Amino acid sequence: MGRLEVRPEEHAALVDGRPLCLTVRELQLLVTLAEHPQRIMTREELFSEVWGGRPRRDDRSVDVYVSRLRSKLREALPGSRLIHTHNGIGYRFSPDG
Amino acid sequence: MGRLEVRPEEHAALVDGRPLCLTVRELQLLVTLAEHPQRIMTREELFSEVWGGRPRRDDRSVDVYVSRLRSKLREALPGSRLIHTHNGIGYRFSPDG
DNA sequence: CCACCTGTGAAAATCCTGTGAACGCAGGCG
DNA sequence: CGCCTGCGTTCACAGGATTTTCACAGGTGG
Repeated sequence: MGRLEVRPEEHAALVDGRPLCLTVRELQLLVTLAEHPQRIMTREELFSEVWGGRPRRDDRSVDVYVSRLRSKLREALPGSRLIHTHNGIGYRFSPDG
Repeated sequence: MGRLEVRPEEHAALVDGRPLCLTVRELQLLVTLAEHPQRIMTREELFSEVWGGRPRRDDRSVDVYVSRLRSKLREALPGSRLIHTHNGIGYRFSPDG
């Protein structure tokens, strides 16, 4: 998948072979997104996969973690735009930046 | 449906497999139109499906969103004419441009 | 030509998202 | 235990995006 490799079984995400320093939640979120490339995933879906259960109203956990993930991906892959926002719906992972 | 694929359950409309960037309203309107191909739908019907309830007199929401939808479809599928105007009545979606 | 309708840009109102920060918790360690 | 560190959760708020509304040019049909 381009320069990014996600290996759930190894609890790792690699960029050009170098492991990213992601926390458990960040990795879970990345794995969940990357398992459904080009698919628009709602916050509810993402929350349910990563946190389990349903988010409470006004829960911003998904947003906050997307933000942190983007920040770390930006650092490792400057100029890439892997996670797209779909306003009012959720997020979409696009392997090609 | 030609090069356009509408997937309401996935909150997505694809052209040649690539997701269009539609807002929620735009997508709802496209879905509603595309669910009744070749059928002339009145503004009232469209409004009721997308916005719910009845439009107030002189409400132009449907027109405005048809315009935006056409614009985005034109950009993704130059030369296509998927949404036809029926004067004094409403709009009709025609899968073959 | 007239009355009415539609297309579209733009302003105003509303809603949503990105992000920094605060807080609590749990584990490691002296 | 007391302190420190890293992580997860929640909150606040500025800025961005969407929705609604309005205005007006241009089209349509009689």
